Amino acid sequence: MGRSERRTMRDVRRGNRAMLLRALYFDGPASRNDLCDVTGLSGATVSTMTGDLLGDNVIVEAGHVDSDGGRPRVLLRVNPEYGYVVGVDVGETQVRVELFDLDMNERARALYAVHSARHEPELVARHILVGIDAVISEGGVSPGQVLGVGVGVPGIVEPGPDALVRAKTFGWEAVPLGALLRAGTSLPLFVDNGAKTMGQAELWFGTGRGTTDTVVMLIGSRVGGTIVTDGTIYRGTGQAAGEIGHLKIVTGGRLCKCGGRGCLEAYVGAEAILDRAGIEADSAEEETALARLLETGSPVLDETVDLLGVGLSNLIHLFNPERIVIGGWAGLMLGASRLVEIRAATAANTLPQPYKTASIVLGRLGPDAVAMGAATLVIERFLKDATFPASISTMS
Amino acid sequence: MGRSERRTMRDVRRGNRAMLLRALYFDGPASRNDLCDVTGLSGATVSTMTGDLLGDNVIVEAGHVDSDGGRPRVLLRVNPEYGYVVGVDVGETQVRVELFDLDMNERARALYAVHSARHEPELVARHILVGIDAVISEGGVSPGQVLGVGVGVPGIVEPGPDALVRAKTFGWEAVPLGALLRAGTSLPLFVDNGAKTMGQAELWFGTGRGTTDTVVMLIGSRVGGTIVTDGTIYRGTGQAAGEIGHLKIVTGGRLCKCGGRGCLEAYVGAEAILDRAGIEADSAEEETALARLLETGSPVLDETVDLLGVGLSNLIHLFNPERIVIGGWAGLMLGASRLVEIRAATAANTLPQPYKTASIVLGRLGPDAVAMGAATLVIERFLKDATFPASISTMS
DNA sequence: TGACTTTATTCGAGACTTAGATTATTATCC
DNA sequence: GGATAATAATCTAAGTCTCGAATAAAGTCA
Repeated sequence: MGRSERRTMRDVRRGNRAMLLRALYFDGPASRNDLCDVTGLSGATVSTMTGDLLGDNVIVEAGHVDSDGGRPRVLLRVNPEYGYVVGVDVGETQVRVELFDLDMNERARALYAVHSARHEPELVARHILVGIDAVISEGGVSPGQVLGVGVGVPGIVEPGPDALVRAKTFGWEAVPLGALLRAGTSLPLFVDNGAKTMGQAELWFGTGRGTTDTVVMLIGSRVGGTIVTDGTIYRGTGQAAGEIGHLKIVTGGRLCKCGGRGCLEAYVGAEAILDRAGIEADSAEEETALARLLETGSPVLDETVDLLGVGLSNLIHLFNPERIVIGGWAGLMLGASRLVEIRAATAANTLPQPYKTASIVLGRLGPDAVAMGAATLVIERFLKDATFPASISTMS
Repeated sequence: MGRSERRTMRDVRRGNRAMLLRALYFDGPASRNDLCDVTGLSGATVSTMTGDLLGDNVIVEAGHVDSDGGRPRVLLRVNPEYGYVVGVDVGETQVRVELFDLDMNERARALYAVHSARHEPELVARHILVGIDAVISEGGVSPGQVLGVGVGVPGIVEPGPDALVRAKTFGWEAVPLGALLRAGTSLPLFVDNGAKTMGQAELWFGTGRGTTDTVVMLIGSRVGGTIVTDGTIYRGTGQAAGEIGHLKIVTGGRLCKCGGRGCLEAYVGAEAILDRAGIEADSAEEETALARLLETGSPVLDETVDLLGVGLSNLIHLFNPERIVIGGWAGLMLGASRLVEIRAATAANTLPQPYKTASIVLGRLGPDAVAMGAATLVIERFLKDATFPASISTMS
């Protein structure tokens, strides 16, 4: 029932502290005075609060800014080395584990190839666990400094401590990935759909930055997405919201891997595009094959653009977002040459008022965005709690 | 950036007061002890808070509950006569103005017929203004007791004090209905899309009750909807979210009144159903015509059910709601005889996991739900502010 | 009537923010 | 080059709020 959670003044402090830390994290270095303006807090409060945070080493000074006639402002920023986060991307062909500092600078990386036919849960879990240890030692940080691990996987992740994963691509019916990993590490753990983690990466560090109502569409071999309402990812009742790939756009259309017909994914995913163009390509060759197709041109591409426009139109009518970000390697390729046409196709299917408030742009991040976004799940929690109690370990 | 608004302890009090009042409003009469459990506040706080509210006459005692061996609990409830709200439904054929107490008991009603071809904004505004005065005097309440006026209109309502309305049905391009009304009344005013107000009515008092992530689909002559996320209506950047009627489900399909093709509304709205069945009926006859069609049966109806299933599938994939409410007179008629088929058609197009968490049910409220829901906009603000400062008058 | 139970209120303590005064640090002006 | 003005950060006193514990109130049951 949308219960608001303010209760005691301790919560007020926690909340204000989180607000301040968040402002400092996203709006770069800022002086205490700037923070007063941004947060609406009084100077006194900002002063004591920043004093605390400085004492805890969560934030550090970052130089001064010269002022004409007066004491110069001391700039503050989040200490990027206060802690580290691990992001994991469980992909079709490999498991990628990366270590980031709080500024999202990569500190170490570990890759493990996976044969596309063999995604045994235990094997994947072992790769992840080994990878975590590997990047921590390679990055030269002590395990105690690691704030947590975020994992992006395909499919739907059920809420709960077990983090049951249903991923048809891997043949995973109800794999308790969370439980498997928790058996091997005591770090706080966050498991979420990879398209959502990537969406969060675009929202925080890509072209979605600064928006609060946004749709991120991820077009790779297949199609996924993230819906951002009010600045945070909307997950729905069972974490299954945002399944953009299975939006029905053609009644009784092509068969999709999900078993349904006419899904968006069955038309605009790279796999589907190539298939419709009559090109055979295994997953390793898809990228070059699609590039070639884009060069030579094909009526299939025109149809793809039209259908993508229909899909985007649906998203606009339902969400009325301020921005739509098209990402994923295939999305970026397609957008690079056809963005104008995509916009036109969308406009043709959309009411003028909501259309004009939605800017359709391409994503900025590369394929490592999934791991990066997974790591931001940990940071999101860190910013919410302002100081991280290492015991918490739920998802979302 | 999703700024949380806790600042000082005065806000804490306001927030807690609102939480308590909300609990009391929705979970009926409750004792102070119950309120401790529900809100998580301490007995002391509940006691002082309820003392205040009793003093302000916002809440009243509602009898005792006998206890075996102990002081009996005094039940508290919102005072339904603390204030009154006006709800307005601007429909195709009439303007309906109703006065409610806080319990949503109707106290007075005024209807004004409008010729479907003539929806001059000034005329509509005059009807509304006259209606407001009429129901206030008929209801025997003093204008000072009226907390505000909510208005439900077709089309998209732009945010802002003017409440620009774009309603193609009425030929309204950018009618500043808010400004027109404010010129004639000083009551706090809330203007919103009629489908959204109806959705809120179903959410608060209908079959959506108790849910937080819900989609309400309104099928009348045409099709609209409401998307509820986290217990409140999701409106998007420009208040245009939830345009379910213009979801594209058939590529290059039937022409819709919006100018697009293949919209849901062009298939499952009553107007569209009758048209597809080759039945001519003006708006007054639609209801009986559809009833007759449902009795005799028709392949058009089967197709309608299938397409509705596709539309609902899209909604489930995007929102993963816990409940879908089908309302509107045509929706209720269709659902009364075909709910099982609708569910089956939806299941056939939807991933099993999100499908099984979404219960598809029929709405409970009749056609006066639009006005009722409009009135709840005022109550929503009242519950948020806990005590109503009569000056506030923005929408949403 | 008196012991026992449960509900509601009161009171002191603790926590937190704020406005305003104070201290710190620099640039400008004569 | 030193006094002065200006801006930044900190300190202090005051006010508000919730909480826990103690106290009062209102019953039941034997």
